[in-house]
Amino acid sequence: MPAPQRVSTETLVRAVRRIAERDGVDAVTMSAVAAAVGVRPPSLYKRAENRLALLRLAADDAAAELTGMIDAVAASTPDPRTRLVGIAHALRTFAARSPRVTTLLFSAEGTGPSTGATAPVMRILLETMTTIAPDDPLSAARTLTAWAYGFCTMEQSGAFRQGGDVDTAFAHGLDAVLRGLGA
Amino acid sequence: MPAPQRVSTETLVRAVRRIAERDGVDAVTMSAVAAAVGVRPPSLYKRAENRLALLRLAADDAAAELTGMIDAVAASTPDPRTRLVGIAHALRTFAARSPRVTTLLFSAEGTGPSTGATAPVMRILLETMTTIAPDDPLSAARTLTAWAYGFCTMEQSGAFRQGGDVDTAFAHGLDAVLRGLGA
DNA sequence: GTCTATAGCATGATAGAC
DNA sequence: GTCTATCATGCTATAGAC
Repeated sequence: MPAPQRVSTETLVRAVRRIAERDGVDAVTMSAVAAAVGVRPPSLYKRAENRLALLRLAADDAAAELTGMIDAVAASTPDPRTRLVGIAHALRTFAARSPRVTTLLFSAEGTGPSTGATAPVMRILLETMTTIAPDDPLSAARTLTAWAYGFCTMEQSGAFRQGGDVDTAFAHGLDAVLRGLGA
Repeated sequence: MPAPQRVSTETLVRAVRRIAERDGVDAVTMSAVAAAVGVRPPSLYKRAENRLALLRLAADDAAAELTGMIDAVAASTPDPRTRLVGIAHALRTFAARSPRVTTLLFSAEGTGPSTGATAPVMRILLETMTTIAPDDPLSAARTLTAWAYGFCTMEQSGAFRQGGDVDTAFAHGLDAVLRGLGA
């Protein structure tokens, strides 16, 4: 690396994610990001090809973070059911911390993570599912993922407006899904 | 109504929804909508207070459409399990036809449907759930909704990239969730 | 790599005539 | 209700000096 950077990639990514969470993904403009890291907008084009590339950096960073959380869960226990519970809780924790980037993580319209960034997570999930639903682990993985993603997204966007305890709904839901899958 | 409208509300709403589906929600601008219905942008402000109000019209229209579909399902059978299967399929059909408006339907950030627009659907769902999960029908309803919404959203955004048959995954998932809920 | 300067464009929204 | 005209603002992106 011959030319030193005034702004580290880590600083840049953190700024993008902070703006996205605070003001929404649409608020991630070149000016806003530049101001946040203390440079002028044109300088950003030396780091990312355009605005979408900036968002992709954030999505990849988020994917890596979530992968780390799920790796830790998988490493902590060999029991499939305990693992799946842990994975679901990890996603919920992540979604609570980074609700807007979470939607980015599961969207594939240009702003999503690079191909392969989410692969490790799917691998662990499939591996674990194989032990409890050997006939169709892919469908089983999709069932759990869809439920967890849907729940967290709805929770974070305020879609649960009928009262009731959301933690209870999460616990009951997770229990029901796992029971249905045979865990 | 003393002053006749050149553009009916139905025409207006259809235009908004068509643009949203074709080019994305962000593409629903005053100019785009105006051009689509054959007027100039300023005229739209006589019909909706601003752009968000325009999107809310679309969300309410979509909520009404989905309500109609689910009402029809509920009217067609008294069996709880058959009803829930029908409701899930109705949502998937709707999401396939109107993927982008579907995300609007479940988001509550200003562009979501008016309070009460989704109430009828929740009422039917809760009513049906009470017969199969009397202890906690609200959590049960949220479990099914979260799974169905998550699945449809992921399907439409292209999040299922591991191959496999998506129809099969939907059928297996629905079966697992309902089994887990006790249906 | 960063800067100033700017092009080029789209946007939401309003004023006031008809 | 619709129009023309326009404002003020914001945006992405580029050129070229340092």
